Amino acid sequence: MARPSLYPDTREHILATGEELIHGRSFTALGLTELLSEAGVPKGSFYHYFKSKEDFGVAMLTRYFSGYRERVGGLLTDGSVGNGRERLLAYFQQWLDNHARCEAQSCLAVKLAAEVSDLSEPMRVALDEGMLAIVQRLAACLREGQTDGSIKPSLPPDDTAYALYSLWLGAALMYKTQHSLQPLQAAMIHTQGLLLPCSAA
Amino acid sequence: MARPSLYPDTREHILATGEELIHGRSFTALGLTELLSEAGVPKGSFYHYFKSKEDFGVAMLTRYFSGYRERVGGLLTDGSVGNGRERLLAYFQQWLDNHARCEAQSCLAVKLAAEVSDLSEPMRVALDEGMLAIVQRLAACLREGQTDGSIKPSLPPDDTAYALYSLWLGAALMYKTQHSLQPLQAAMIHTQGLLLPCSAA
DNA sequence: AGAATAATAGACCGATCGTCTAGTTGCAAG
DNA sequence: CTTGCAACTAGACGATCGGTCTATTATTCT
Repeated sequence: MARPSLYPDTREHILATGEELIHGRSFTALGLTELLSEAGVPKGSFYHYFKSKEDFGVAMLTRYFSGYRERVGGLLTDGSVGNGRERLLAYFQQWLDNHARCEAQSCLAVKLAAEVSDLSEPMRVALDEGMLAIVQRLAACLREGQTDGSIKPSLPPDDTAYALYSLWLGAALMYKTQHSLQPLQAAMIHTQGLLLPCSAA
Repeated sequence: MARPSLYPDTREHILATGEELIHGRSFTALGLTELLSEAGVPKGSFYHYFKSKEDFGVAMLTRYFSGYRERVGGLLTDGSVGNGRERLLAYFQQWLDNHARCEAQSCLAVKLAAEVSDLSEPMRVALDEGMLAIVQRLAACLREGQTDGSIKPSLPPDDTAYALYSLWLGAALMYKTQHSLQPLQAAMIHTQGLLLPCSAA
C-alpha cells in the first residue's frame, strides 16, 4: 500500500479518543484541535479519514453502539445465564454498577441525545438506531421471560421495554446533575418491583 | 437613575429569548451574537446585565424552573382538583400533550442536563435544585394520594417519585431522538399501570 | 529505479467565539 | 444650564472554531 499508519488503525484510534473525551464536554465543545492533539494525530489525517466533524460524530456513535451491543447485548441474549427476568435485572444492575464504580462514565446516548438531535440529522439517526436496538433487545428479553414464566404475562413487552429504557436513561441523566446514585438506586428498586410477579395475571 | 432601558426589563428579555433559542441548539452552540441580535439588544449590553455567559446560563435555568413551578406546580398541589392519583396523571398527561402539540418544545432539564453538568458547576447546581424540587413535589403528591386512598400504600413515595420523573425525562429524551410520541405514550401506559391499585398491599 | 498512492504534516483561511474597555447617552441634582 | 454619574453601548480583542490546501514521507507495484 503506502505510508504506514501512525497507529495500527488511526481512524479507530481517533474514534476511541473521541469517545473518551466526549464524556467531559459536549460535542460542540469538543474541538478538533483538542481531539487530535490528545490523540497524537495531525489535523491533516483527520480529514483523510473523515469528511467532516459531523461524519466523525456519526462514526463515533455507530462504533459506540456496536461495541455496546457486543459488551452488553450478550447479557440479555437468550441462552445466556438465568431466565428472562434474571437477565434483565443483571443488565440493569450492571448499569448501576458502572456508575457506582466510575464517576465520569456514562452512556453516549445519555450524554449526546439532547444536543445532537437538534444539531445533526445524521447523528440523530445513528443515535436513534442504536437506542432502538437496545429497546428491541429489552423487549425480546421481556418476551422470553414471559415464555419461561419468570415475568408476568400481563406486561406489554414493547411499551414496558420503552418504559424501562426511558427510566434508566432518565436516572442516568439525573445522576449527572445530582452526582448521587439515588436516582439510579430508585430506578433499580422500581425495576425490581415491576419485574416481580404480582399475582395479577 | 440614568438612561432608560431599551425594554421594560432588558435582562428579562434576554433570558426569555435565550430560553426560546436554546431549544434548537446546545448551550455551547448558542452564541452571544446570535442571542443578542435575536433579542434586539446590542452586544455591548450583555456584560452589563450578566457577568459571563455562564452567569447568564444560571439565570436562565433559575428563571425557567421558577416559571415552571408556577405554571405546572399548581397542578400537583394538594387542594387542586382531584385526588393525588388524578393530579399525578393530569401532570404527566400534560407532559405528553405538550410534546404532542408542539414539536420543538421540551423541558430545559432534558435539553441541558447532560451538557451542562460537565460544563459548569453553577449551572449544574441550578439544574439540580430545579429538578429536585419537582421530584419532591411528585413525592408529596404520592403521599397525598396514599392518604386519600387513591394510590396504593405499598409504593415508596420518594423512590417512586424519582422513578416517575426519570421515566419521563428519559421518554422526553427518546422523543427527541425518535421524533415519535411512542416513548412518551409508553411512559403514560406504564405510569397508569403503576398508579392503578393492584390489590397487592 | 521510478511511478503511484496512502498517510502524515501543519500552515493557513475566514468566521465566530466570549470578553473587555473606552466611550456615549440621558436623567437628576445643583 | 451645567455638571456628575450611572446606565448603557459600540466595536475591537485575541483565541479558537471547523475546514482547506500544498507539501512531504514512506511504502508497494510495475
